[in-house]
Amino acid sequence: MPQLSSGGGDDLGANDEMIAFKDEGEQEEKIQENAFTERDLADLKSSLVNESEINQNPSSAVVRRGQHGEQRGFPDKHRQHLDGVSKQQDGGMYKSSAYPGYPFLMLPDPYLPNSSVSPTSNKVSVVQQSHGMHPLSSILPYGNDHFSSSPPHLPTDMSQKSGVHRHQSQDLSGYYPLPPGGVGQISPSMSWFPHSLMLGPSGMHPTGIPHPAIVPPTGKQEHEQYERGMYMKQHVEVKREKEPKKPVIKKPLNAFMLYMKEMRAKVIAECTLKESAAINQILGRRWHALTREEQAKYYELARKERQLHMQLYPTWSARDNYEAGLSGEKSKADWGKKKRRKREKQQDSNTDPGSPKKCRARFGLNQQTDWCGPCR
DNA sequence: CGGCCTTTGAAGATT
DNA sequence: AATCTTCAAAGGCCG
Repeated sequence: MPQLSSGGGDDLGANDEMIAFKDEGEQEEKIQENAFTERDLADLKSSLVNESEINQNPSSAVVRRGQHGEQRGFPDKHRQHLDGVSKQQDGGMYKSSAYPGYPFLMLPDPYLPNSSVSPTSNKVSVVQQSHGMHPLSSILPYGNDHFSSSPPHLPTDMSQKSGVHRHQSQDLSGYYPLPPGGVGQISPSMSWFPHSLMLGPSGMHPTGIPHPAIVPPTGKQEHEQYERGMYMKQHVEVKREKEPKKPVIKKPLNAFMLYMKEMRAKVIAECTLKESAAINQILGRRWHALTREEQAKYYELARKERQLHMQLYPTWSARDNYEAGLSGEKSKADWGKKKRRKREKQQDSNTDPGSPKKCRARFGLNQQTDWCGPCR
């Protein structure tokens, strides 16, 4: 659980997160400067908990996970300023500045192949966008100024202060195919689902509902092939004929993953890097350099991601994908092997603290300056 | 061609 | 309860 070890007692960042940057004066200053916003964020998180508790359908399976997750994230102690701050946030982040009406605003078809992240477009969809094509991706048309002002074409209901959570299941029903027994019966508008995902078992949720987060459970290569060809009906059909395997529902993206997804293209453009490992290091640093408010936006997005995911797949568990690796050619023995490998690696890394150095060497970065100029 | 690298955070598993 | 492990994304690299 993210917890700040610094004086603020904030719970946003992970312990190691603060440790890692403790020796960075710049970061330290930032933390102090942002003492207030840190508290704000904590309050925000607390408010999110309350929102979830209030808005969740108590009879649905959704409640179980939502409360669990948020409570872990937002301890009670941070609820103190809830009333005041949450109002402010309603009027601020939730209402005007941040993705109002999110996540159920429909924008350009997110499932077009060309809708992927582009450094030049300045419009970056955040969620499961490039290939998973999560529904939320279509609703987050933000780039540099993501979470900026409210689109004028918002449905009245969407732009109202009560905001993002009110009547969510109803809102959802207009855009998302919810499983029977979930949060309600739906007659989804499928127009923005790619045809390939509407075709048959390989793209179908176990409930029979297609969803872009559902991918074939096979290996990475095949997965990528599938993605590349997902708009080619024939290709998909052939695949389905060959191996109609049980689809895998991917995990919802967390805040940092959403941030990465949005910023990756920028970093690639700025730093002319392509290797994800290097890019992710940069993004990790930038993530820490974000203000609490900026991070809060992504936490909020991630929270909605999870909420949506829960509503779409009430019975889904992260454990499903633990086992998904076994569903293909892999055996349980392989799974154990992988587990062991990871464990061994971690032990190795414990005795080898110089991994960042290694990485710099590996990616040809300057060992002295740590990071290339713009890539901080 | 499968797996690694690298990041943070969520969630399940284990101790 | 605390700690550990896995998985989300990404794409180049390596054996």
